Amino acid sequence: MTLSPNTFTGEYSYSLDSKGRVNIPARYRQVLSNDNENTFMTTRGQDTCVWVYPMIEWKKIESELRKLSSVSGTHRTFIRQISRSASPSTYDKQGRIKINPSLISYAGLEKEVLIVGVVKKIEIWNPEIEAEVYKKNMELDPNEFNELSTKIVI
Amino acid sequence: MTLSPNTFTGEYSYSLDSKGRVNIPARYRQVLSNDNENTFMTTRGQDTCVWVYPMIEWKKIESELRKLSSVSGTHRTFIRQISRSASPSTYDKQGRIKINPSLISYAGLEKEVLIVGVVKKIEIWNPEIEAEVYKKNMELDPNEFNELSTKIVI
DNA sequence: TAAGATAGTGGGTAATAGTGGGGAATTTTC
DNA sequence: GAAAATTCCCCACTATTACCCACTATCTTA
Repeated sequence: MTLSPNTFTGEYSYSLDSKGRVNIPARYRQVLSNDNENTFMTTRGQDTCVWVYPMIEWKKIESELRKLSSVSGTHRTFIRQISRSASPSTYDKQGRIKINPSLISYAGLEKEVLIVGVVKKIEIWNPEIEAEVYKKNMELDPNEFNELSTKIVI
Repeated sequence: MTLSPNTFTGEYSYSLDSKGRVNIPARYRQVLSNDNENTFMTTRGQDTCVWVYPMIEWKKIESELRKLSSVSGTHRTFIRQISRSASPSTYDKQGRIKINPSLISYAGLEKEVLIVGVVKKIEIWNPEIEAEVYKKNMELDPNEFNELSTKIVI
C-alpha cells in the first residue's frame, strides 16, 4: 500500500556496528520519497537520542530556523543545539547510514540500539536511556496527554 | 445492501496462528473502501487490546500528529508513544494481517482471539481479558454513561 | 440435499532484510 | 611524498518475511 511518504512509525531493535553504522529499517527506506536521494540528516535530539531527518524534511526545518531571529537567547541556543551537530549521511547498498562519533557519545549509544519512528523523523536511542526517559515522562502531567489524546486519537 | 464504508460492527472469534497472523473478518474486508489498498495500521489500544485502523482513518491521526511541534517535550513524548507501536500491515491472499510480537505481548494475545468492530476501527482482544475489562467497566461510575447520553442519541 | 463457492487455518519455500567484514580509494598526517 | 587512518563500496552469511499452495469448514444456490 502507498503509505504516506516520509512518514515513520513503529520501533525496531537494531545494532550499531564497529564502524558506526546502523541500518535504516527497510520499511522506512520504502516510504522515502525519491527527492531525498537516499540521504538523511543526523543531528542531536532534544532528548538524549539521535534525530534522523529525511533530507526533504530537514530542509523545511532549515528554513524555519532561518526565520527565527537570533535576538532571543533561547532561540540562539536552540538553533545552535540543532544545527552545530547536523551532518548528512547517505545510506549504503545494505541500507545503513553512518552516525558521527560525537552523536554516538551524545546519545550514549552502544551496540544495541532502539530505532523509533516518530512520524516526521527517526530517533535512535540507547534502549536503557529510552526506558528511563519513558518512565520519567509517564510521571509527568497526565492531563496534557489526556487532552491531546481526546483531540487526536479516535 | 451497501453498508457504510470503513465502518465495523459485530464480533468474531478467530485464531492467531504461530506466525502471528489473524484473519480480518470477510465482512470487514468487504466494507473497506479501495483507497485503503487492503492495508491497516495496527497499534496499542488505550485498553489492553490491539487497535486496527483502516489506513485512511489512520492517516487522519497521522496528519494531526504532524501538526504538533517537537519543541514541546510533552508533544514529543505524545508523538513517540502513539507512533512507536504503530505498524502497517497489508492483508494476504487469505485475508490475514500480521500482528507484531510486541503488540501480541502487550495485549496478552494467545491462540484464541476476540475481534470486535468498534465503528471506525477494529479491536483484537484476548477474550478473557476483554471479559474482565467489561465487568470492571460495568461496575464503574454510571454517571459517565448519563453524561454520554447527552452527547449521543441512540 | 448435493455441488459449487466462499471463508478460515496451517505450513513450505523463495525472496528480502540485517549483520559482519574485506579491500580499494581517498584523505590526513608527519 | 609516503605511511597511516579513514571512508566507501562490495561480497557473503544468516535470519526473517512474504508469498503461495493446500486442506477443511461453512455458506449459498439450484
